[in-house]
Amino acid sequence: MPELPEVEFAAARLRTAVAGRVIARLDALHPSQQRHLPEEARRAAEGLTIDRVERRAKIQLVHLQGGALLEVHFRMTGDWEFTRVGEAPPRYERVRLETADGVRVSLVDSRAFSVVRLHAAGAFVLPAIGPEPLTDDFTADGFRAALARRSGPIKPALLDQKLVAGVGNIYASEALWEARIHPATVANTLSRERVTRLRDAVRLVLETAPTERYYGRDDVNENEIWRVYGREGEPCRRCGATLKRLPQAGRSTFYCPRCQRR
DNA sequence: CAAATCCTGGTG
DNA sequence: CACCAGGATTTG
Repeated sequence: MPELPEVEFAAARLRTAVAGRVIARLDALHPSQQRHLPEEARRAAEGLTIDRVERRAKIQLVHLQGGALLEVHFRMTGDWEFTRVGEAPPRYERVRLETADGVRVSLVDSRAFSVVRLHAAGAFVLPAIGPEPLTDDFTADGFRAALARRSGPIKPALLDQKLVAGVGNIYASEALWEARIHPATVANTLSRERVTRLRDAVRLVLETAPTERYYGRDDVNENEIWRVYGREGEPCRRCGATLKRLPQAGRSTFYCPRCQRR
């Protein structure tokens, strides 16, 4: 469920639940997870204290005593669920971490795409990712320089973590609507002004993300949350035109054909 | 660049 | 049954 705001929220919940506690058991309950996190890695984590939890892009980094590191990526459908040891485990539990004092953290993920890996001290190298969008590192000039090397449509480009970290399929559509830019616009043809507008829009949608309203809940109406995402056939909140869906690079993009211009 | 791939659902 | 799903890597 995770783009940058949701992963930030997840990391905060994890931090609250386990920072300072000792790992008693680490289990992988799905073959896919067992491949990423083999038996010897799971054993190596046991007995170590959890020092701190941080987020970089959509990656959660769990720093362990002595410098080892658990790298967690939720991909499409991952999330944390917290219970006590001995309680009924949650549905779709793929990785389970239990602390010595009885906290159980489950990585729940129906599609099992999530990745958890253990890295020895100093072994983890952060993949090449672009600037964090909510910091001063995300400048209009830098963004423009990166887009200048792109000859494809802007929307798939926004999903490339090397351009800017943390934007996913929902917020890409939302930001383009906010900036009034058509998702098929060729990235390197965007004017300086529009690149700046898009940068500001990315920041706006991530800053004002309704994370806690919908995250992990099924009683919210998606249609009330998003400006365009998932709203094909419904009226644009800005101009009233009928919103459209456009498949790009295998993903759905939603946009307003009237107020988002090329 | 886009498509296929990793998986397991939910929905029409 | 077909199609869709908030990600990212690999392949053509």
